[in-house]
Amino acid sequence: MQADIDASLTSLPAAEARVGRWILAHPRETLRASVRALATAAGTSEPTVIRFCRRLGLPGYRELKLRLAADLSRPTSAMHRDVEATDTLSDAVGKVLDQSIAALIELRDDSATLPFAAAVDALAAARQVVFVGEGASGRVAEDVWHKFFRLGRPSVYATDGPTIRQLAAVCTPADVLVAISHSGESTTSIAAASLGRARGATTIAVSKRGSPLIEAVDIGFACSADEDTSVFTPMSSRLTQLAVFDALHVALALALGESAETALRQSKAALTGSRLPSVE
Amino acid sequence: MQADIDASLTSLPAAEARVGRWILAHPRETLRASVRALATAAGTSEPTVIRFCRRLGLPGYRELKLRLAADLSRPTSAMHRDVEATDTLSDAVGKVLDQSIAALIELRDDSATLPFAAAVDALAAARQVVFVGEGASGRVAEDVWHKFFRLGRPSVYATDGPTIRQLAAVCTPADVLVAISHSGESTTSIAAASLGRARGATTIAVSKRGSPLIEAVDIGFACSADEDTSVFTPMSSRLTQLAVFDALHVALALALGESAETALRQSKAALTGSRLPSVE
DNA sequence: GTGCAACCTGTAGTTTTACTACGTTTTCTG
DNA sequence: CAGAAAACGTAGTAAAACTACAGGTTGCAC
Repeated sequence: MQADIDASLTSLPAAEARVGRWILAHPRETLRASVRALATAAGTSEPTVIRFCRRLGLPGYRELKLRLAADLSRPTSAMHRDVEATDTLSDAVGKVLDQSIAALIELRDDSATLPFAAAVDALAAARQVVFVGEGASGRVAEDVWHKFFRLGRPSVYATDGPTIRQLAAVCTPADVLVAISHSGESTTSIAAASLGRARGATTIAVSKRGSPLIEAVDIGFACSADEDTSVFTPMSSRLTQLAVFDALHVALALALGESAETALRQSKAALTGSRLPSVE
Repeated sequence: MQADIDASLTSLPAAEARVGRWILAHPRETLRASVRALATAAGTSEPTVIRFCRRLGLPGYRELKLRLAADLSRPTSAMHRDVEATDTLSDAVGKVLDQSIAALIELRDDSATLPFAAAVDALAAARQVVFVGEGASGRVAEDVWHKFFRLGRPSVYATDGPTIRQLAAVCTPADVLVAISHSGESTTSIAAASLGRARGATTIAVSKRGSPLIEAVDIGFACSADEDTSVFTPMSSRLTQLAVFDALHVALALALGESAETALRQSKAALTGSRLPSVE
């Protein structure tokens, strides 16, 4: 959370940036401060504080305080450590795993505010589900599709620009389009989302909090992504995306009830029929 | 905080004890609940909730929520409970995420005993790296390949039986074959590993502890996999596999040094050249 | 059993707080 | 230098937390 604020400071309007800086300078006071107190302390007005929260992808000031409280209780030393060139091998391995664990714990904390219920409703009623994503997110889309079609619901996926756009262009209001993007700034994904939405389909996105893609869809799963992707490809945030879909998959299976269960058992039986003893 | 509530339950009046028990049963919902919502959920009135907070020595309900938020963000000993058909949606989501977190923490604890150093040495010296996996593990193989080829080292992957066997059959002693399987009992993966090993290649596997595949390779990453895969496809163990490869990827990049870094930057530049602002 | 007292507990308010609607000012953009 | 878009604050609203108070219950002495 504090990392999210720090990262957004540069792209924030002046008054909102003052709010962010004051919070970072006085995180513990913020916990007990009212909107009014925070606004005057930061030399601005109450709506600006609320707007600041919204800009971070949060529903409001209450949520900001909860996130901050959670943030402050964690041992900060173990967090936010990026791998450096001087690290030993076991240091590097430990850091990578620590970051992934921290990202998943944060997701777990956020899970109550994520729109799982709305997404399950939409997916359960869908005529067809379309998963789209490019690059590394394309791998996620493929993986997720592999998971979802076993529920017995018609599903497709696409990982390249032209196919993604064409799939979005033939969506019907009964369809659900799921867009996956780490940055949430992939032009193809955003175009697909708005195209699908224009055609009446329900659009879902799993992406970065406050990103254009999240803004462009009906149901947005806003995950925090405060990892350094300047050198390496996203790791912890990709695990986060996969975990979101794992949870969504299970929740959807529960909602579908018996029909999903038989479909799952049948797809598993198809595997064992080829002498593979368990699901890969 | 939760321990405090639990300890005070016996010495509490009936109505207040109901409040405490409801909070312990639904800690995360409590964070977003108002006094009124909590009161009705616990079958009592608003002042009772406030009195409950005071009894714990807190100034009010706000403070209770802050303490609870801090409490919940600390790594708790997550229970390894499997999802059941009677679970509510948020229960199911929480359980799925808890299991993944627990699996990653276990991996982190085991990481010192895993053969990262040997694997990095082999991968750094390889003429070519071959990633193989079937089904859902095929998706992992593809994802991992997508990560590794960016380091500038020749890499291929295969996800279907015939191609896997053929790739293994043309291995040289300078090559590294990486087999991925959740169960470690996939006949194709085992065959590929022994074929590759027979041809002198270095074989690596990421699979279940004590499985045939682990036994069949030179360098085995034995991950624990105690999740129930009778209905759903492996989730937490797949995240574990991906995390292993994330760590391996970073460790290899460090070992390769400058050449890997320039390769990563070049592959990233190729993305930005197509107006994608960040790595997907 | 009766009367008294201490203590739960809910009803009905009050005050504080978060959030919204809207209009003004500033800052980009063509 | 228009016109549009974004930023920002004023004033208002709905809801939240919290309080005052009174009815009711329980326990205990006599």
